[in-house]
Amino acid sequence: MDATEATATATARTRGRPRSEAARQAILEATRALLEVTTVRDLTIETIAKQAGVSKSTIYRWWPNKAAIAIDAVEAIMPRSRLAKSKSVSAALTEQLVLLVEHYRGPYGRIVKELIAEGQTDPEVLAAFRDRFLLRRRTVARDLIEYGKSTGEFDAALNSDLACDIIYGPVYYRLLVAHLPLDDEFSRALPKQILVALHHPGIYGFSAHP
Amino acid sequence: MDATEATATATARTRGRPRSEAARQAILEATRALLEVTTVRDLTIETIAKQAGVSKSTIYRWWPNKAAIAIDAVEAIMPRSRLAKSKSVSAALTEQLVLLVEHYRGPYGRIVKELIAEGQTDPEVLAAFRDRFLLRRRTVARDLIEYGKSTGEFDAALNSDLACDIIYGPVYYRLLVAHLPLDDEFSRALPKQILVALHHPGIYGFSAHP
Amino acid sequence: MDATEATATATARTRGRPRSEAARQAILEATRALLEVTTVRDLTIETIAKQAGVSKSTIYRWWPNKAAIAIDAVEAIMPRSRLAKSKSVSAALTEQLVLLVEHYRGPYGRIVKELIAEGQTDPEVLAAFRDRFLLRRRTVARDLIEYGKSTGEFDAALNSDLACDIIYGPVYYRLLVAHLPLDDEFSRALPKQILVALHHPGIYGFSAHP
Amino acid sequence: MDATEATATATARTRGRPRSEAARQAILEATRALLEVTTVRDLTIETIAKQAGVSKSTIYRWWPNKAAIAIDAVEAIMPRSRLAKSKSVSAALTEQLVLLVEHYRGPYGRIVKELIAEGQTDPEVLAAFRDRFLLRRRTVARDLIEYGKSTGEFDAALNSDLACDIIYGPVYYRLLVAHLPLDDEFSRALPKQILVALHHPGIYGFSAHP
DNA sequence: CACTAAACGAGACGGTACGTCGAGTCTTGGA
DNA sequence: TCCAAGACTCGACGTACCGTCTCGTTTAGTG
Repeated sequence: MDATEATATATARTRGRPRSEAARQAILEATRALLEVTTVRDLTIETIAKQAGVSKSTIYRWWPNKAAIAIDAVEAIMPRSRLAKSKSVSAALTEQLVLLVEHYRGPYGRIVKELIAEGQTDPEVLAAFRDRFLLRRRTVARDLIEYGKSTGEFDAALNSDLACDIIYGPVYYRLLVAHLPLDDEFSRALPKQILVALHHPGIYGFSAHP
Repeated sequence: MDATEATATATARTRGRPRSEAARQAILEATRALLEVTTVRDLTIETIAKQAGVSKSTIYRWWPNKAAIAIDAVEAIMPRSRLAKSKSVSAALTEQLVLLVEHYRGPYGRIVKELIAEGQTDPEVLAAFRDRFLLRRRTVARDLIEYGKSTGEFDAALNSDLACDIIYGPVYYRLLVAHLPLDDEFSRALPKQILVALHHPGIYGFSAHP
Repeated sequence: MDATEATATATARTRGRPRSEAARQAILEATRALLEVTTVRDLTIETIAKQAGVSKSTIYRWWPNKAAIAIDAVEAIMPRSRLAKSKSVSAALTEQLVLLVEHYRGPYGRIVKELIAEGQTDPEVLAAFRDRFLLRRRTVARDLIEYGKSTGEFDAALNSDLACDIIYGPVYYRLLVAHLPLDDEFSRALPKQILVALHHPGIYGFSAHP
Repeated sequence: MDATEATATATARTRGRPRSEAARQAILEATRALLEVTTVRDLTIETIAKQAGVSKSTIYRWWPNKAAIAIDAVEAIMPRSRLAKSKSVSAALTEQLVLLVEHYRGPYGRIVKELIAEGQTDPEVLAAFRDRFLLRRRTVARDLIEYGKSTGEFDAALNSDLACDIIYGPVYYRLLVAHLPLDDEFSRALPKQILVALHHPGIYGFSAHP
């Protein structure tokens, strides 16, 4: 949990030499630059240190691993999902999905999937990335869905967590498995098909174990 | 492409000492054993060689990287998805989904996600894993859906690729992001909610760029 | 020269906070304690600071290196050679030699040889150690020899520096090279054999280059 | 014991790739070159590797520490003490002593004392250095002394180990403590004074504890 | 009593080398 | 031709101290 928050913790540390903000920035900047030409996997603490003109120990003092640095580095520049001001919740979700796919098609998508990959080895990394990236956007969607339920646009019994999985799942599935492209056709067809499910209660209950 | 097929290619090699089947089996067996106690990431060619009583060069002669070995090793023991004999396509899909989730909850799930993670770095690994694991099951589902379309159970205009993404996407999403568990509640609620979408045409078209 | 004397210089510093005697003692005490369980080589400024509850900079303010601290720390507890009150100079020297060997057999011997070793790298360390430890004892011996020359016990032409080397040399040789132990047999046989040489003039002059 | 002999052990190793003699020579050569400009203490495995164009692991595979490399490196080029063909044993010893002092005045002396210093920390290093350098020369002297005893030139009851310590001790004492120089005056006066002691039995027995 | 100046603790900083590990390659001898 | 054994280069790992630095906090004597 504190893995990558050390940075954020504005521990009113009054004793000792204060942390060098310049070094911190240099590290994040170097990491950003390196991530444009390498994968998170090939990223190296040694290289970051060299590129940032910083000693390795300074890096190790503040970050537990390279993924944590990458998360911090990328966070600032990651485009946030804004709450869409659309006529309906359905329209807002659609809009968001289109933007997300567009976004993931590019370099951010590469980093996102590399960080998820990195997280498969280290639960803390996955948790940090999830909480600081994925859940932010997901919360926006959840709130939208809850609102939709309250206005009657969606079925009142809808499980909004499940709904989020149905909305985002296919996107991450394609992002990570890459069996098919994250193209415009996908981002347009997907919400159309999905939203049907959100409007109706889940009636087709064919239990596997009847 | 040739990443993991070297093994399979029964190139009618006639000259020289024939490949040692014993060595091949020992390598796969050792890998299987090691995968029970380590992640794919922490798996090491050196360790496999030692455990299998085989030289490193023998491994490098036949496999391009550890993921390829892991895929070969795991393939044999991965439970195959059988075509469910249910009354309806919906029921069959539901049954499959329940089994998949159950399956991914255990040790296989761990290996699957680790291999997908490994694939983010190496496209060949991802392709090999996808083609030899994921697509097999997906093809079963696609065929089911196509059959459902022909019988009128599903909308005839349904894009079956998209349908597969909607079915499997949420599962892999939870598997990899781990924001919520792959529990029974999920595996039961998911198909109920999703199947609605597959029965109807994607009517709710709120284009983001009208 | 000033290497380890900074401590002593009671520079009539009048302004500012006076040097903390408590810190100084704590450092020396910690060093003494650490030297019982580690070698001078493995001694660390960082460890001393921690053990003494003192900041590194306080140490660096007053000592140039760890050997200097070790010298200061050990000086107080090193047994001094007392001028023996024997019937003859020969007996006095013998007595001194026996005590020295006895002394060097124990933990002090270890520290002495480690400090000499440390001095091979840093001339200032060697000089400081030599002047504050070795030369003290040597001076006692030299004075004895000079006295012996004046009473006729030793040959008047004897070079007393050379004589000291002949007396002490074998002891340090065994201490440092450790080819043979510093045992009682040695400390008893050595003066017997050596004193012969000091009584006679160096007559056997077989020049290597005649 | 095997610390530095790994090199020598012509283990009739028949399996696997044979050790690279080229690498071995490059390492020793690089070490020799570096020792001309740095101390043994400042010598670095990393630097040796770089200079020799060899990987660190190759060095670590064959030597346990830098002192062991230095010993191997220096051994070949260290001038051996030849058995002097003089009229008498006394003359031969004198000649040897003069040469030794001359020898230790230069760069070899520096390395010798640095290796002895290094040995104070690591008993294996000291043992290796002692056995392969110091004892060789000492053995020559011991044999000479024994011969002198047999011809009646020296006292028959003379302990030749003790005699060696008396001969060499003062030299190493000056070498290591550096209170006085290893000059010609020293090397000429020393044997003259010492040989007196070797001709007579150790008669002046002033026991410290009568 | 306030002022000043040095010493103090804490601890961050850029460095350097450590010894280890694994990757992937190469070189033998034997099957 | 394959295989085992194992030596090779390469490069990054994470750690440990180095000696320096920048703080905020004592702790005297001086004005």
